[in-house]
Amino acid sequence: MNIALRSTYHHGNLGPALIAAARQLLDASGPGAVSLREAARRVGVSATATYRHFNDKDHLLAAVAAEGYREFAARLRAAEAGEDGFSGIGAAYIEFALEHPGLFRLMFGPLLREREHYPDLGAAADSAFEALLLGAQRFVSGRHDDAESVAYAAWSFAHGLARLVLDDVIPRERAMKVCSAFLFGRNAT
Amino acid sequence: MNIALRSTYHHGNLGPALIAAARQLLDASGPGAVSLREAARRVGVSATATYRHFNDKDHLLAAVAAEGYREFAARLRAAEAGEDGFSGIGAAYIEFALEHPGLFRLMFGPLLREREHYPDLGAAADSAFEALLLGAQRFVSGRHDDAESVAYAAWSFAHGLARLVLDDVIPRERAMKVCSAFLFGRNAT
DNA sequence: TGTACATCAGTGAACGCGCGTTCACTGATGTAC
DNA sequence: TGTACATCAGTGAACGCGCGTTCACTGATGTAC
Repeated sequence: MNIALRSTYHHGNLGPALIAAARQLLDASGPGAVSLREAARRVGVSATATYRHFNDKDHLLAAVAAEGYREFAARLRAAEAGEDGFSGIGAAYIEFALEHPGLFRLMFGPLLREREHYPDLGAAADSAFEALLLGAQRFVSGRHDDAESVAYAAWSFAHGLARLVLDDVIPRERAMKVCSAFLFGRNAT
Repeated sequence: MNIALRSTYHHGNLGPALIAAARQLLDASGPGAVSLREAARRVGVSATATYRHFNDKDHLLAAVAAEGYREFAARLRAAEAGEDGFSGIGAAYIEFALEHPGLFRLMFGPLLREREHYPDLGAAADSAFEALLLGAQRFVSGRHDDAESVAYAAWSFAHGLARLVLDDVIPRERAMKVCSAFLFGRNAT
């Protein structure tokens, strides 16, 4: 949509619209495919309009990643509150990754590693990790000396399985079987 | 080194030299930082000379990744042959990833996903995965109905832990503790 | 209620950049006689 | 052993591309009086 197709000269909601466009790009083609110009194009706005809302490209990406972490944290917390407890967290972790492959890659990838430049992102990420560790601690409590190690091990398992599927190394169905067997102790049929 | 610094006009070993240069770039700055031009520059050769040895950039990357998988497979097989057996494989897996972060990312990352275009790469990758699965099957034999699921779960654990360290989510020392505890049943001090 | 004006949120042209790749070429090598 | 010549492995100039970002700008909005 260009200005002729837009009702007003002012977009009214450009910041969030750019974030949404970037997320589309991300999940369609991965972090490498996200560009300011393409995001602006999708929203129907000139590339330079983006600078009214984000200092530069990295700040847009950071906003996207922060939004991702907020949703991620909410999913993990909701899952732990459900009937499956810590196993639910594991399942939710993997589900989120498979639903949002590009976003997940951005969140955990090599971009935006200098978290001190993006306090909002740092806080959102911390909140998600906290949910995870808290869940693990509750799960583990009283059963093992090194609760934190158990937490990290479970995290590693979920993270690795998610990535191996995302990266087309393990087929999705196979991963689901592994997930059921190890998270919920169910034998595959 | 430019032609004045090279002893011969013909490099003599340009293919492997380009692969080595690409690996340097890879582990210094990640897959996104690898370019034909920069690799050629490092070797001291014009950018276009690369086309004598590789069809295009992707074929260079594929050659790098294939070399990586061959080394990876050898490491895994050697580790399993050692005294730690399957646990040794896990440790070797993680060690390899931490020693070659960029290479590991390339091997498992979203580039070069169309393996049918790079048969050499496909074969090397298959060989590595085979070593892993074989090791897991031997480890598991007679102890569990679904050996393959156990194999994938262990793989996921090692892969996830490696990536979380690579991506600066978990500190390296913390990961080593988790690794010891879960791979070798040692309690941390 | 109307108007002047500051501020806000866009515009399009232009910049420099590094990239992958093509092209026509040339210097070096090795082989046939 | 020497020479003609095909082939091989380089060269540098040039292309088009999309990118992030800057600049001076203009249209829309909202507020003070």
